[in-house]
Amino acid sequence: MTRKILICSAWPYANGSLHLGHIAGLLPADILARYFRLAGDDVLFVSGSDCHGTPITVRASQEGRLPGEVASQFHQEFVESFAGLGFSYDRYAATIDAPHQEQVQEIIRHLYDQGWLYPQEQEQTWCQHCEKFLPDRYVEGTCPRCGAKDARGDQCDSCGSLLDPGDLADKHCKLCGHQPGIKKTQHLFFKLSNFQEAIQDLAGKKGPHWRINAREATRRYLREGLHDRAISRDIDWGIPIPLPGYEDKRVYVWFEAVLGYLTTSKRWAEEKGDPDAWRVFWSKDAASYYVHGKDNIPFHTVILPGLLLAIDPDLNLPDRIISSEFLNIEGKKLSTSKNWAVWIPDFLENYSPDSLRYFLTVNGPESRDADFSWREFVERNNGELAGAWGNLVNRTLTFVHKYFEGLVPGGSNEEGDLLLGNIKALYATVGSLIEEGHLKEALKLVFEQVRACNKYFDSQAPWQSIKTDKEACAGTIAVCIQAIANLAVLTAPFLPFASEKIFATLGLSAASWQWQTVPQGGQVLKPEILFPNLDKEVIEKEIAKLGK
RNA sequence: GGCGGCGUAGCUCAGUUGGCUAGAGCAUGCGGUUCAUACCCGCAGUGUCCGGGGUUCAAGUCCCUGCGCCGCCA
Repeated sequence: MTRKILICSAWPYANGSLHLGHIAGLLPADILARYFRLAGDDVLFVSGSDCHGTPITVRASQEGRLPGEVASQFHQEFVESFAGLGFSYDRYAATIDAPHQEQVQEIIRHLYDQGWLYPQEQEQTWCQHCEKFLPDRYVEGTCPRCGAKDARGDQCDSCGSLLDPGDLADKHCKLCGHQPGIKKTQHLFFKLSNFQEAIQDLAGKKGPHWRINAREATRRYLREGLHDRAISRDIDWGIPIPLPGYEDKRVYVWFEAVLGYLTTSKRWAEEKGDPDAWRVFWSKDAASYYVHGKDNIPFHTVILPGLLLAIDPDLNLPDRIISSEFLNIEGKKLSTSKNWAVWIPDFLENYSPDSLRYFLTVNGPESRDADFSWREFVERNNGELAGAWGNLVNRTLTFVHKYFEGLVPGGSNEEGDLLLGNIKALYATVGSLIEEGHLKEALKLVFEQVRACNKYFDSQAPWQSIKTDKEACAGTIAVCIQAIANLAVLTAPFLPFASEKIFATLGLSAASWQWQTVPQGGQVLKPEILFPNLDKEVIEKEIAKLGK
């Protein structure tokens, strides 16, 4: 039976380039998508760029540009970065796209008509001089805790206290310097509290299939009780609220960004000329995966389910939550403002995407914070990718060309059958590990067999048997070729570029997640280097770039 | 201040529901091999599983506590 798999990965915020931390949290989505497609299932894999909100307007005003220019620029860059990394989205959209905006407005009207949205008055900081409401971070003043003069309305950078704009003494507007006042404003609230029980039910039923951090965090939010949340903001960069009286307000990003999964699924369906095609992926017969970092957990386990329940109770709620921990760089917390980060456009100029995908899987923040160090990266690339896997392919295929005229020999032997049997068994075990989100263990099991195959090659010593017993030698090499073909399938979700090259070299056309046989007598191409060794110099060079 | 997480070999990390002499990769040492990107293979280790107390026939695994990191919330 063909399963319907919906894969939703978090929408990166378009106010700066992608870095390793983003990818560590998003990569599992692409591995899942590629795996399910190989397994023959129907996959819909969607994501996009989150383009609205205050941080983008801040950056835009600093650079003297329009928010839309900043967002579009980074969106374009994201598209290129993801392509470079081999992400196989079925549709990658942006929240500034008209179809998304229109659908969000439609949803707001629908929720309003259903009574899930209601107006409520609030007091908010207002700058008379600029004639606008000020976002928390646009209010500056003296910190009540430590006395620092340049504390922001959301947080004091000197002492780290989280603040409310009302806490600050000597308040002034960040834009014009004048003292702001208070003004009443009306906002639209979503009745999230109404879904407390339904979400508890969800957490009880599906929670066991969520990663532990998502399970625990959700339990905590539920225990504290769900509160209604404002969906509108007094800013001018965002989706207009399509209701009278809210002309100056925009949709709060938390609301519209998570709805992007739904809007983009519908848009994907329309674009392929089958407007209802999205429905099977959102039905309760489908399986859904939500992939993101731990900072995004409540949006996916509480808020999104609440919205979906309000929009249409027939929509499927998150089955699997693949929420990563954080990635540190050289042992220190990632910081974009201090430039303590490895940026994807830079990375892709110098290194291969498979190397990164390998590292971020095998040493990724799957169950706890993990560390990226250049030394570790270079050593794993050289030792495990180039040394073990790349070299296995290279030594085998070179051998075929040297002694068998590039034609796949036949035969086998007892040890060889044992090895191939072990690899064959991986399709089931690795497959279910991937489906459960245990990507690290899945890839490690495959690499165990890569090592086993190298060991087999050594113990059989075909370079000797070629002189003494050509038939035995043929059997050894035949086994290695079959092993390589299947290891290439098993690593394909993780290392798509390398696997693609191997398939081409072996003349395999459409590989799938099942035992592959390379026909005896078939012509194989000369191997090319799959994973170049990295010079140790890059360690020092790259570390020197950090924090500058 | 409230809540939660983490602390396992030199390094990076695994250790499901407590159960055989605590594991992997890398790095280190010794040995082998030469088909291969000086690559691969074998052998050898090493650990007060953060400290202390407790529950148990049995604890890295559960409970309490101290220390050290780190998040979330106020």
